Amino acid sequence: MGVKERKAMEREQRRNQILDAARHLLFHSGIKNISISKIAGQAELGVGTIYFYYQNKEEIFVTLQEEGLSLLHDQIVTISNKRISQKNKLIQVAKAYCRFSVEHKNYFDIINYFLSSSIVFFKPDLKNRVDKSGFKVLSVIRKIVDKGIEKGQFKQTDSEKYTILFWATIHGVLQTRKMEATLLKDDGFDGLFEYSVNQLIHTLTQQG
Amino acid sequence: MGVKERKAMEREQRRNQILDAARHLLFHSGIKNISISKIAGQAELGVGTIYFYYQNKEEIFVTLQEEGLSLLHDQIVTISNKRISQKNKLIQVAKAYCRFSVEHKNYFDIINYFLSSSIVFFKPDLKNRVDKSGFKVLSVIRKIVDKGIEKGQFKQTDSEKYTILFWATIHGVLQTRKMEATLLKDDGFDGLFEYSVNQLIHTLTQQG
Amino acid sequence: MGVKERKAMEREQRRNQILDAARHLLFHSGIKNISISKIAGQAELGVGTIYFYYQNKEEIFVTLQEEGLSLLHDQIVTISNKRISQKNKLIQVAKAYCRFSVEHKNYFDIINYFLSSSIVFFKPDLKNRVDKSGFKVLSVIRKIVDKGIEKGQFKQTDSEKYTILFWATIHGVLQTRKMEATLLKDDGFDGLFEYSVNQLIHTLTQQG
Amino acid sequence: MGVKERKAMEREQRRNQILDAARHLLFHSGIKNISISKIAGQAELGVGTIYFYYQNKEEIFVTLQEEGLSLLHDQIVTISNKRISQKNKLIQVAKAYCRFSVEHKNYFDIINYFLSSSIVFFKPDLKNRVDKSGFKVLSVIRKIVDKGIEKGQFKQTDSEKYTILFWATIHGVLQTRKMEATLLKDDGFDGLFEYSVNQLIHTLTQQG
DNA sequence: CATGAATGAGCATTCATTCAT
DNA sequence: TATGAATGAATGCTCATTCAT
Repeated sequence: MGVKERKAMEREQRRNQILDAARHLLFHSGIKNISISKIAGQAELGVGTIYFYYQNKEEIFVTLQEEGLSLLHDQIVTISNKRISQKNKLIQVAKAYCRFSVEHKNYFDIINYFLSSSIVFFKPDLKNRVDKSGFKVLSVIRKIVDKGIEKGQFKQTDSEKYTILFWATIHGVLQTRKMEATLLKDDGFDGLFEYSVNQLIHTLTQQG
Repeated sequence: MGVKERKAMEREQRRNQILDAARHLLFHSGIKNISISKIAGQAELGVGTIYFYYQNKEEIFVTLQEEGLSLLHDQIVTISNKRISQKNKLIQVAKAYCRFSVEHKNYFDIINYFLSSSIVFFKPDLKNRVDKSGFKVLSVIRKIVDKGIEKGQFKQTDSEKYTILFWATIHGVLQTRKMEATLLKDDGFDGLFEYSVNQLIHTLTQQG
Repeated sequence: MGVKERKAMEREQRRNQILDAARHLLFHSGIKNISISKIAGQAELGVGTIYFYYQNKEEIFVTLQEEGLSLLHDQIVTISNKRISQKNKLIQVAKAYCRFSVEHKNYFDIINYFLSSSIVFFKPDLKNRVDKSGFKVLSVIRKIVDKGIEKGQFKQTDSEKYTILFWATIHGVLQTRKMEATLLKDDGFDGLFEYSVNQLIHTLTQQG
Repeated sequence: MGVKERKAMEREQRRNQILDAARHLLFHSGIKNISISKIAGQAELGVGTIYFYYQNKEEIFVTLQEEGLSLLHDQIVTISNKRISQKNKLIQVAKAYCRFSVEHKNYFDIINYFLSSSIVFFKPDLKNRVDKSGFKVLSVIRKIVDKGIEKGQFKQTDSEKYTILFWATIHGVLQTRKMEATLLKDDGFDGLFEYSVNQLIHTLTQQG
């Protein structure tokens, strides 16, 4: 291994070390309580060192978001590889994201953080990375949709648009969970979520 | 007019004056850049005076959110009073919210602010006010749905759930606008939005 | 009753109303959390009104302290009227103050507040009132001591000095309670307190 | 000297610089008038710098208190090393604390500050430091008592309890000084103090 | 490469007091 | 008498960022 490669590896290790610290803080104190100096403390590095490896706090957040989305991506890929109907895949994807929003609440928070921040807030390069990792997740879903259409399990539709709609709906519904007590009677949020997924699927399967 | 009434009016005026300042800042620098002392400066009042009229910063945000939702509520009420089919009403409601997210971007941001904040973030009384004004908006939509079902224009469905789904979908889709460049080809966000509304409506109108 | 008297009575009522509010706050939030405006809120009076009846916050504290010391005074008078030996009276007085520091912790805090504040902190008239009500308490104890000496139950000593010593010791010992965990082993604070009272009494009763 | 040592020294110097400022303020305006930004101003440092060296205001107070108690500790150690009777040592210790409360009034105030603050007021680590330095002082006194007992100069007693009683009494009596004018006639506070010390010593020396 | 000290503007919030009505 | 709106300095504390070493 050449010097270049070793340096690159070391660099990657340090970046990971920092990310570990940031993730730890994210999970233990929530997104509102992360500061560079806390990350530095947790990582047992100097504050300046953090800035050597990351341009600023946002970039760390972006990286964490990539991480979260990658985790989710893998789950969805696993689902998409199952030998079940495309319809069931979509249902499982929805459920997976729902579970993800609970079990990986902090990653969900960080996704929310980006989704609800102003578009002008981020530098183009960071925004690009966020978009890209989101795109990757959506691509997997889109392939499910496409295959479903191809196999005649779903009706013809613009799969790109459907995919985004699918995702945006699930995400939007998940955001309403915090108003559960006020908005929902009877069967609560779970009922709403099931209803929503049913409608989304029905949209794809009924004959118009 | 008695002294009491005059005092009450003056009080209301001051509250508005402060709200004007907060709104001004919200519109000119975004939600991330509002601080009490900036509001005080803008309103040409002492910092303490702000706290005399509002219990804390969150309450100002809540009031602004109520304001935004009230604005939206009125638009939707107007639509719901039109002599058009319930289906067309829903379409117009969706479009109204889309327009709202552009024309009143900052109110949309503040709705986002609440939707993406942690549930534990707000004191119960404030959370209640937010929920209540959100509920008011949803109620109008629900009435449209109910009437559509009643008149046989829509199929039978759980109107409460459908309403939330409707809203969550629209909101979720609007949140994706900032990724327009990356995610969407061809006809861009407008196409996506139209597609989404169509699907939402179709859900209500097709015969299962 | 003349106008003057009625006015005076009304005035006294108002002062009490304010004091009730201050006491309520003292007991419910502790001495650190009392502010004039909170008192005003609690008393359902205007802030300005408070200042009409009390020169400032300190005066309210002084009045509360008088109240606390008066309460204590009454307890001690009751003890001093009992038909028991003077020695037992002193023991009971000590125990009464110990109980007082627990059961009326907030009054004890306020006594502490004055005792540990700088001498220059208070205006002469307020300081005088504090001293006077402290003096009243001490006088009762002194009478017990005097009677004990007179009856030959106690040895000859400077009863004025002994009384202050007695009091200062009890108070000093009570202040150490918060270090119980660090300083005291075995039988803890209660043991220390009993030991201290014994020594104080022994001082008076043994033949030198 | 290596880089590490120099850094450590510089760090210590800065801490001292800040402490100097805090002490200056303590001595010139009293404990009620110390604020972090005043300390920063006095030390000609930024506010943030203060927090770099001390976790919060309390820690500065704790450090000052340690300083004061350490000063006192040294005086007492000196006394305890003298070739005089244990009884005379105790008398001199009492007098030393009395002098300390005058000559180092501000350190005495800060001891009072801790003694009259609520137990829940301080974080465990800070409380520990306070307790520890208080304990150190008491230990010296206790050794005097123990040696006195051992040598038969004092009667048998629980030296741990006696030591605390001794200290609490002296401290309590010193706190009454501010009421000198009201409470004490004739030979004033000095008479009271002498009387108190005599009684304390007598307690140890008389044969019960 | 890595450090970590230093900054100082910024934050939300509190409060005793005044004063015109 | 009684009010309560208005003040603005003050408080403890945080933080992203810089830069000399």
